[in-house]
Amino acid sequence: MPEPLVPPAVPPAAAAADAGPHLRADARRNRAAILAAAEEAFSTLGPDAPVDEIARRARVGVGTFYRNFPTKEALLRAMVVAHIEPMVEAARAAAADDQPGEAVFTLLRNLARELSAFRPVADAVAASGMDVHAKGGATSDRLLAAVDAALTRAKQAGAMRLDVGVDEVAAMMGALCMSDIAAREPATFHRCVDVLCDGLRPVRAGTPGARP
Amino acid sequence: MPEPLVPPAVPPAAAAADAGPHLRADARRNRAAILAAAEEAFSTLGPDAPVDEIARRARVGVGTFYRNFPTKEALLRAMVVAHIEPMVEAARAAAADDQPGEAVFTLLRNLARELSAFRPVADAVAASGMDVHAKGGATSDRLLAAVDAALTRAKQAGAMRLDVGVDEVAAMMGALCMSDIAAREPATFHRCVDVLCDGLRPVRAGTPGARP
Amino acid sequence: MPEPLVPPAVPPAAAAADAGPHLRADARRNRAAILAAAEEAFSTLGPDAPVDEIARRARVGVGTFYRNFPTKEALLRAMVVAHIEPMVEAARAAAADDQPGEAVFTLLRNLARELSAFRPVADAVAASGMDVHAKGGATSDRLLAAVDAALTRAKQAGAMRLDVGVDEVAAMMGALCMSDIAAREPATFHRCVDVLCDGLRPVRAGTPGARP
Amino acid sequence: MPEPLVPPAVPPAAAAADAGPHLRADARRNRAAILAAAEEAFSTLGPDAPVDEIARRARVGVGTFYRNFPTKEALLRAMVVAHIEPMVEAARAAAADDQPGEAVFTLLRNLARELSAFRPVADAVAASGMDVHAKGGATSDRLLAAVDAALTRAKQAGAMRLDVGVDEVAAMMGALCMSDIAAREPATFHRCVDVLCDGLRPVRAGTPGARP
DNA sequence: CATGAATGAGTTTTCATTCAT
DNA sequence: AATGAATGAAAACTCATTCAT
Repeated sequence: MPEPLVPPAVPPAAAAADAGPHLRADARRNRAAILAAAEEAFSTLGPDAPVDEIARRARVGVGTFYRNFPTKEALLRAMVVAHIEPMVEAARAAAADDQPGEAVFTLLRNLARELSAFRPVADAVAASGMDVHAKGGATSDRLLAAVDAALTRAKQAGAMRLDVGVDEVAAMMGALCMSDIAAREPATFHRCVDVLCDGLRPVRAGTPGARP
Repeated sequence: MPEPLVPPAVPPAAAAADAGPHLRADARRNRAAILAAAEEAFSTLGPDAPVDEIARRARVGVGTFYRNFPTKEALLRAMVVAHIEPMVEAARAAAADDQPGEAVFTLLRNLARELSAFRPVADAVAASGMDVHAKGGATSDRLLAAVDAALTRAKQAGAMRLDVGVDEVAAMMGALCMSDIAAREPATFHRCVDVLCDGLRPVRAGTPGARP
Repeated sequence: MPEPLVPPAVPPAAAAADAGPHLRADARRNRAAILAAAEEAFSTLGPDAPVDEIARRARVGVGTFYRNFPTKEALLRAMVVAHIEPMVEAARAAAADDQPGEAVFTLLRNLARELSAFRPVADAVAASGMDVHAKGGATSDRLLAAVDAALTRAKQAGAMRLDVGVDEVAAMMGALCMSDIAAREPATFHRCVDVLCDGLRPVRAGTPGARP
Repeated sequence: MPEPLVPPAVPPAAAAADAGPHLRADARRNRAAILAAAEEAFSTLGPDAPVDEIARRARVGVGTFYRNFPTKEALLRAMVVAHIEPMVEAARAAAADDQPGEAVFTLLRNLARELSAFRPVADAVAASGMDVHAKGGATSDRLLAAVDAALTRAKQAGAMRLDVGVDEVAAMMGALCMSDIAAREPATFHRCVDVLCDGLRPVRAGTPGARP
């Protein structure tokens, strides 16, 4: 059974701070601080959180911000990677799990949590005009592929309906997690995720025409 | 059977132009033009579409804009109302329909269309920092209540599962329509809506423990 | 003899304020004020005079600056035109003068004055990275053509050496006026202009020690 | 006859690297590298070439830059000296030459070349707001004095007109070399230098149509 | 009333200079 | 002594809002 693949509540900044290969200790600390501050700023201030504010929260001059990220867009890209990468790992682990049936559903629940945390960043990305599906395409494609693999194995194990594809799963999970219910009404949100997962299980035998 | 509850493709600006009780003809025309222009601007330019641009598209000076809406936020509020009101009407009609079973599902499909069209506005609202659920709360509550009534009647008619509430339906429908799939992948979007509707139908007899 | 074709010391801002066809009175005043302030600012503060400062000197908000000139570069272009246009006029008048011999030399002396006043702008243009010879090419070409015409008529009248072209005259006049002697040492500057003009006169037969 | 007074194409950085009396070998190398890099940077990037860029081109950290030059202005001063000093030497050599007649003209042609190479630096100096004539005054005065001496000896030798002074020669040569014709139109530039030199030769008695 | 010019705070980004490693 | 990370004061430009015409 897949262990808590990704450190649950920890902002993924730390994980992604090691972007540059050879970075001085303080530089690495700053990079991480900026990523964390950005996370916080976008959550608190919305998608238009100014760079100055992010720098201030990271207790860093604007100059340092721009030394680490040549552009606000560069920061956003780094944040996307920082968020998506662990999800890809988790999805791959789930696909490789020897109990694929349970693994997918645990994966989906984990993804739900991670995606919810990703929302502010995604909004900022959208607001900044850059197209996630164009730029980070590679990135999000990799996630999709990994999830697809996990779904496929679950189907082979007979733990999932055959008539739904990644596209639908991604669309509905994505939509749900990008909406503000996740933040506003966690209880309702989790119930929705459950319903969604539930709907993916195979229709039991002897159920005449249950669902087309 | 529910007639075309809401004038389908027509932008809802015209409908809501009559906000003020006694407005001179040209004033009303201006208000409507601004609302329509705003609709277009947010769709084209994104949630940060500037006031100047909206005025320009409405073929109106900025001054006129501010005579009609004291604030950009006021415009957004008006747009929210303009979008939600027809949906409320539709929901009420569905609740009053004498074939409640079919009426809800038609309603939901109509809401899906309307909500998708509402997305640019909702994004602008979100970006502007104002909380829809605080400010326009009354408005969205009324929609929720109307939909709830329709759902209840459908349940009474045995056309819908008893174990899902408005909250879940709203959450999932809302999420789906506010996500960008609606615009990006209409086909996938419609399939998701179908799946969702489908999942609301009652579990047929002889289906042992199909879904909890 | 050509009268002082161009209002000598007056900054050419006023002359060029009428760039837009239909401009409100105050708007036109502002445009002129900005051009004048820019002239002053570049002279005083050097080629990197900030936009804010120009606006301040024009007693105008930055916003007004940017309403009048969408870009700092646009301001510079306008200033170039404002400076070059009168010179073109002067050159054409000189070419049309019925005493072409005297007209050219008066013209050159006038151009010397105008070009000296143009220097701060030219420096700002150069510093801003835009290429005068590419962008305003049309403009400076027109000046060159007009001067060429005047030179040609003077040659025909036997008042000028035949073995020098516009290119050389422009190069030397331009260089002299763009250098800082004009501002730093007016006396030396004028002597140099005289020498230059003097060198353009035809070499008289049998005139020993002709030039003073 | 004056030998190649100044090492023609070699950037004068090396020559001026020995500003400090006792500098360790690598320190001297750094200083020279920075001066050379600055030369290149100003030529390529214009008068506003940033310090970071100069350091980068010198393959040196900014810190090292500031260890060698306390200020960007200090660098500029050093560059001015590095350029002017060889010219002073050349002028002195010309003044001491035993064929003063030819020496001056060779000198002037050499100065033309050196001054043209000096332009980017001079522009940077001008853009930086520092006044060459105030700060480096001593320096440029020494050049002027040396040239004056050379001119005087040429006049004594009857090789030059008596009615022009250093001021005029300096003004015109300086202007010509600081203008962008030197870089843009070398052919025209050289013709202008020739004309200028030509104009300095004594007017022969009874020489009709003396100048080609 | 309508218009669009004016305003200025706020945004992203650059660069000379300082200072910890 | 060298390095390059950190700093923060500008600079160019945008946009919601006000106000003279």
